[in-house]
Order: sequence, then structure tokens, then C-alpha cells
Amino acid sequence: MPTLSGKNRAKTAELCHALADETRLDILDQLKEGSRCVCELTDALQAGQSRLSFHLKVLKDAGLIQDRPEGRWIYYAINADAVEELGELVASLKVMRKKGRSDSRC
Amino acid sequence: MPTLSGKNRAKTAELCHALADETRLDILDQLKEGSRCVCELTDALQAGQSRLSFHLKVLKDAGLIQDRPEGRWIYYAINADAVEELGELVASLKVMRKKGRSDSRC
DNA sequence: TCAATCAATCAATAATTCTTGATGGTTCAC
DNA sequence: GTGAACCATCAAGAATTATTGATTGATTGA
Repeated sequence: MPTLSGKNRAKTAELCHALADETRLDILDQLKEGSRCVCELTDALQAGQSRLSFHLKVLKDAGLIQDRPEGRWIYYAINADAVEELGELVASLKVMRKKGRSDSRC
Repeated sequence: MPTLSGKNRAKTAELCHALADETRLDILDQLKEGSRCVCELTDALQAGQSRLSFHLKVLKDAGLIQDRPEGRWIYYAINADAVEELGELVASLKVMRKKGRSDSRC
């Protein structure tokens, strides 16, 4: 699970970094509809092939997407597990309003 | 609400970019416990003042934190609304498994 | 008023990330 | 085989982001 502190912090940052780019958000928006191969994405997003390949690698390294080679094509799809982890991260950011909060005084 | 596509896409990317740095995750980890002034954060995180100020600005510009000047100090706190928006983003990433999905064939 | 504390901002540099075009490896149709 | 389509990777340059130290302004207590 991704956390704010501790050893997974770098992994959390990597996950968020993968989401911090408009081209990559576009890719995810496409993959939301189902798996797509790179050539479909270059068509849909009007982006160069090497550029997409670069961003797909960032997303894949972060674990957000998976690839499935099939003959000449490689299909990419959203990795639901990573989305689940993101959900946990957001949950961990939710401020405890009842308990444990200590607005400090300097 | 932040979205993957459309006009809010840039805002979404900014929000995620703010989370894509270990120092900023450290800051949020501190603020999770309650509001903190900059001097407390420099102590807790062992980071230079100008460095923290820079990262606090990134977080604030993205809307993730709010500041509240109080005399000589400025207290920062997590903005719960932004966390809510992040939750919506994650929800929008959840793959529709039943309906509307179309794994394409090239 | 004076000195000290807190924190934003600036300039300069370093480091990272993104884009582009070229190259090379597979796979498939012919 | 040969050629075409698909895609990853590389190198080079452009662009963005992060760090550091110095400066400045505001607030406060003595």
C-alpha cells in the first residue's frame, strides 16, 4: 500500500508523478474504455509514437497500466490494483477531525 | 471536480504533480496530524526554510493546503476539499467491468 | 526604537523530465 | 525472403522543476 511516510514514500511519489502529466491523463482516459494498442492511441491522441511509448513506460513503471503483447501489437490496460492503491493513499490523506488532531501553537 | 479529460485536465495534472515529491509527501504527513507553521516543519523535516517555502507554495497553488497567518507565524493545513477531489479522480479511474468496456482489436 | 524571529521571494545553479527524430527488433502478409 | 507495420529505445536538445544562499518585509518583545 502506498503511504505518505516510510519506505513506500518513493513509490507513492512515483505513482503520483505518473498522473502528473496531461498526455498520460489522456492515455488513461482512453484506457478507461478498455485496452488499447499503441497505434490506436497515437491515432486517438494525435501524438508521435515515441512520445506515447515514453509515457506508456512511465505509467507502466509506476504500475498504473499493464501491457499484453499479442502478435504484432501490444495492448495496454489500466491496472485496477494500482487504482485501488491510489484510493488508499487518498484515504490516508483524509484529515482526522475527531481524534488525534493537534493544531499546534508556536 | 478534477477529470481525466477536458478543461480540468490541467488542474488534475497540477494536483497530482503536487503529490509527486517526497518532501511534499512529508509535509502532508505532518499536516495530517493538524496544522503546522513553517518553523515547526523545518524542525520536523530537517529541511531548509526556503526549500520548504517553495514546496508549500506548490502544495498551496494546487489547492492541497491552506494557510492561515497568525501574527508572526503562518499555519498550514490540509484542504479537505482537495482530498475530496482526489477521491473523485480515483473513482473516475475505476474501470467499468460490466458495461461500456470495449477491448479493441487492431 | 532596536534586534530577533518568521517566512516569502529572488537569482543562480543543478537536476529531472519531456520532445523529437533516428535506429533496430519483431511479427506478419505476400 | 522481402517489405511493411508495430513498437521500444536511444541520443540530443529543450523545457521544467528543485536546491541553495541571500535579501526583504512583517511582526513582536525588550
